[in-house]
Amino acid sequence: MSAPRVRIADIAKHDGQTVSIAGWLYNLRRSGKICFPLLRDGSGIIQCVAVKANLPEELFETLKDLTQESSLIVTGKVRAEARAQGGFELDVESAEILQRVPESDPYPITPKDHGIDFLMDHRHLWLRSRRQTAILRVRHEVIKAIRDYFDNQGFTLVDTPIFTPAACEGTSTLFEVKYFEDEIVYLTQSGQLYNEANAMALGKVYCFGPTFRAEKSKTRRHLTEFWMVEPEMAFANLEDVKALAEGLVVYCVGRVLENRRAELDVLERDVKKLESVQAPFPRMSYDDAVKILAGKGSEITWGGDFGNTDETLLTQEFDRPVMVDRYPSEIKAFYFQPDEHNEKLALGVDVIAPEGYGEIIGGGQRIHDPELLLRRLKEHDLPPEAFNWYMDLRKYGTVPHGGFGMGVERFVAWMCGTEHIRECIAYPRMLYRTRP
RNA sequence: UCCUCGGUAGCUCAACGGUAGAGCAUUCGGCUGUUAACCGAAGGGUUGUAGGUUCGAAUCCUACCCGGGGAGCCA
Repeated sequence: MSAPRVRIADIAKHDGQTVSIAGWLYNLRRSGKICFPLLRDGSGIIQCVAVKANLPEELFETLKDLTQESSLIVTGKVRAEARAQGGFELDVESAEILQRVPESDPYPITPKDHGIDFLMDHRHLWLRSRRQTAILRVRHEVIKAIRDYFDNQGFTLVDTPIFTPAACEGTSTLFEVKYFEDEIVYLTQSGQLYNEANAMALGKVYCFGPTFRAEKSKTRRHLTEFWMVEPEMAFANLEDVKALAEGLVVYCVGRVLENRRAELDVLERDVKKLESVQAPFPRMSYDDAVKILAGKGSEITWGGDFGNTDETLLTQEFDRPVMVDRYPSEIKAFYFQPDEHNEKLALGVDVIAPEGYGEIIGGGQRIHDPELLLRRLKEHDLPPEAFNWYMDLRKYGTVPHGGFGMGVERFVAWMCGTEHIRECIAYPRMLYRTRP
């Protein structure tokens, strides 16, 4: 007769019952004739209690000398215990060891301090730690929340290609890929142009996938491969885009607070900083932002883009994200619709997260007039023939439209309060790091 | 790419130009309520690489390699 297999996350439902838990030895403390194996199963961690007097000699000896990350199935009785983290313990009755990690080659990540280089080299094992599993669960919640938000509002998921024939914006550096014998293609840096075509077919669409930037950035906010969600709406203006972005951020923060309290607790995240993220977000124009920054001692002048210190300065007096719109057209991509009152301004908006997490959303209203779009392509030295299909969208029933992109890892980093974005994706790809 | 800091035991770090050390991990021993358990003992080193200065270099100098932080650019 075997006891029912349960997950540690559900252990409270089995108080007083005899159950089996399959997992790995997280840590072990012992004191002569009693030992406390900490078992983790991917859903949580529970302290087991093995008392020598109550067990066969061989089983106790096996357990007390078990090595870190050995795999095993433990059967025992669940007991509420105030002294234990999590509130429950398992009194061991029997155990089956699947693999005992040998002392000659012990698990490298001991429960002590480690440097980031060592941890990144062992990322495939580092993922087993309490903090990393918490981050990955928050990431899962954020992704699910993003999809629910759009799905519930009638958006259709239409994914865009990862191999692309040319730059979408012409500015950022692209990764080249040899495509069979004699063709060069590039890894996508945005699905936006395809999104625009899809929006003209389905009205409201979004794409969600990996994005690649070959910029040699070495900062806590950059990856060369990151995930981005990009919604696009037909018959929409800048204000519609801003409302959609604000709603998305509020919804996703709410879902994390609702469903991932335990993980935020592990991460020691100050949840008050997230609870204050409610609509409406403060809104300001680029003009106003430059004036505010000048008053705070920034060296920015009109026409320049914000650096990270500028973004932090802008948000520091608010308890929620800040929306900045109407940037100079010169520092924005070719497809931005100009402001009808000042054609030097682009109808773009950035959402800047508080606490120094920087720009999490960038987007705006696109040009719908074919002649203006053609002129902008030429001004940006882009070959019009490469954009023939894109121009078709303006020839056959053009309408005002817009959308934005949100970086998933930056959002997750903000939710988790992590120092660096690299912990917010399972296997980060960065400048000088592509392994494991 | 530029600026800046660093590379010493499996890991985290010490060591004035003068005998390379500690904690953790590993091994052995002790402990019936431990919370990164604790106590005692043992093993473990071509000080990133290559040159140079010096009676003597982990330490000073040069070049290179690797990594951290930041800038620019971006999500």
